[in-house]
Amino acid sequence: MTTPILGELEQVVLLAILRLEDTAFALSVIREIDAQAGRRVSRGTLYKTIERLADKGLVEWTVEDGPPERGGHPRRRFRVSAFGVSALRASRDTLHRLWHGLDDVLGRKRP
Amino acid sequence: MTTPILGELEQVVLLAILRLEDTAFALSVIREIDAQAGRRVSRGTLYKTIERLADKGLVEWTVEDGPPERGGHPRRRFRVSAFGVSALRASRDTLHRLWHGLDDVLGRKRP
DNA sequence: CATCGATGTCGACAATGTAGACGTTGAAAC
DNA sequence: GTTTCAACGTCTACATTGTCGACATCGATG
Repeated sequence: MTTPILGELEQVVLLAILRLEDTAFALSVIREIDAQAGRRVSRGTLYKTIERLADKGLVEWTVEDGPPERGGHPRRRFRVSAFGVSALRASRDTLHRLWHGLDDVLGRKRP
Repeated sequence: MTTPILGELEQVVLLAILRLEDTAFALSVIREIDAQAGRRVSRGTLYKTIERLADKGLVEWTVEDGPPERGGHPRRRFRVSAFGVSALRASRDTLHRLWHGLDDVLGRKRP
């Protein structure tokens, strides 16, 4: 099966989860997106996006108890599936191909 | 005004137009997208996307006569506006920030 | 003249992006 | 001990993007 095309926010969310490794909880993802992309997304937006990513098999999650200082109430820990990683790779490769040769116009990013 | 977030196809279309420089006519753009991204978009899709990009001031076009062997009937030549270039840059910079440090997972692209 | 390829326009529908209201729970502040 | 607060999560509703495919034109070509 071919990897699906990632919507622009889908891609951002997947990357944020990946970056957080084992600390990818909802609010941390939101903060990571804000930190790295300067973009504020509401919880509703995040959960909807993750729900859709999960439907496509790109992310998975486990419910686990939170830290004791928070009464240990459960929360979801997200992770990107292997399929999700493939999709990210495909998306990145495509962009690299499209960007290639446009340094003069866009300005070189990694000199 | 801050640059708008580009939809994923919007970004691809802008990049394709940029790549074609002075030969960015509708069908060439479609072929360029197919060639670089392995993606087939219909004319309807392309025109709709370009229409939206134009509404946001990211692309512009001029109508000009086609080559004589085609009876010189007119067609549109597209180009990305300066604002469009800024938006592409912003989008690319954001992705670079998000990708940064994930080489182990995604696989290095430019060794 | 029947077809063909390059052009464009339109209408309709699917998928994605986006909030904000509602509801819970335990901890911290009075 | 009750108001307040931050960290969860769910749901509904709507805005924006993505995606055809049908319709229509105009020369060129068979």
